[in-house]
Amino acid sequence: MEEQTYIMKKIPTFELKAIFECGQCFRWNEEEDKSYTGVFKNNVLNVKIDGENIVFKGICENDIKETVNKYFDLERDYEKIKETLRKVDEPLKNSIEYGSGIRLLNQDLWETIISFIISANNNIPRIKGIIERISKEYGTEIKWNGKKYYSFPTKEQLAKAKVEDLRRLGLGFRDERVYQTTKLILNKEVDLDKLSKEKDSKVIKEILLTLPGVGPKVADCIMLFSTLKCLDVFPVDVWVRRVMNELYFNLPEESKLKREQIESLAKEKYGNLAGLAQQYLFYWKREA
DNA sequence: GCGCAGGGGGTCG
DNA sequence: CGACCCCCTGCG
Repeated sequence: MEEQTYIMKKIPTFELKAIFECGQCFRWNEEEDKSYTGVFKNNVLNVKIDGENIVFKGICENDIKETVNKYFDLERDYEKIKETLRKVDEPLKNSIEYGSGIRLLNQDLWETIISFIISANNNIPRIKGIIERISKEYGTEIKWNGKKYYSFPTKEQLAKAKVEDLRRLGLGFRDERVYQTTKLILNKEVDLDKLSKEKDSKVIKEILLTLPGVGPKVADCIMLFSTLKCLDVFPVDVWVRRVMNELYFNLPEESKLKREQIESLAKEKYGNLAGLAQQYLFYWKREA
């Protein structure tokens, strides 16, 4: 396929590090020139800040401008969202200042489900390694710039993997979970097309929770980071628990508030933008 | 340098 | 509430 390029003017709500290292994605890597290269669906893209421009370049199966607009959530008004959230309170305002270039990606639902099942009780370098190995083994090769990249396997492709194959690729105890979830989705016992049309995030979450390896935290991540884009969920992990306890209760590292309590506090404070608030807080706590 | 504990974006039984 | 796989990190 031919290489395509798309150039747009720089905007304050688009910052490479903030987007790719706020914890929503695992397949974007920094290059020596500070640009990032990543694979999503059957696309390989490099994104570079060049003076006053943002330059997208790479292999795209469809029109690159449309692809970029959708994937980088460019139709959503992040300035407006930040304006609303800044008014909530001072701590959140500060974290927004820090992560003002964050955007939430519209990632493929299937890929996001499997990726976040793999993320459970795991660390980021290892998660990335596992996903790369799965893609190389079962995905489709894409060549660009003399390099080989691999798309994340489709459900049909990944269904070829046996439990022991997954174990060999380093998934550990998550092998069985990925295997079973793949089968359920392939048989349409959980129909992702139907799920994508569902509006009520409570219903969506209930359905996601029926998948092996998907608990409350993973479900929230899937809903927030995929094309489902439920901005009202509030994934609570160790970092978010820490930051919430510190900010609002001034409690020591060891969290006193339970997951459910934090979740309801967040929804009370941040309302239907809780998911964005989570990202600003998470990124601030981890990076600062 | 190498070897060894400690812990990690939770989920499940 | 404890176990779970395995790699990465940090310390001795």
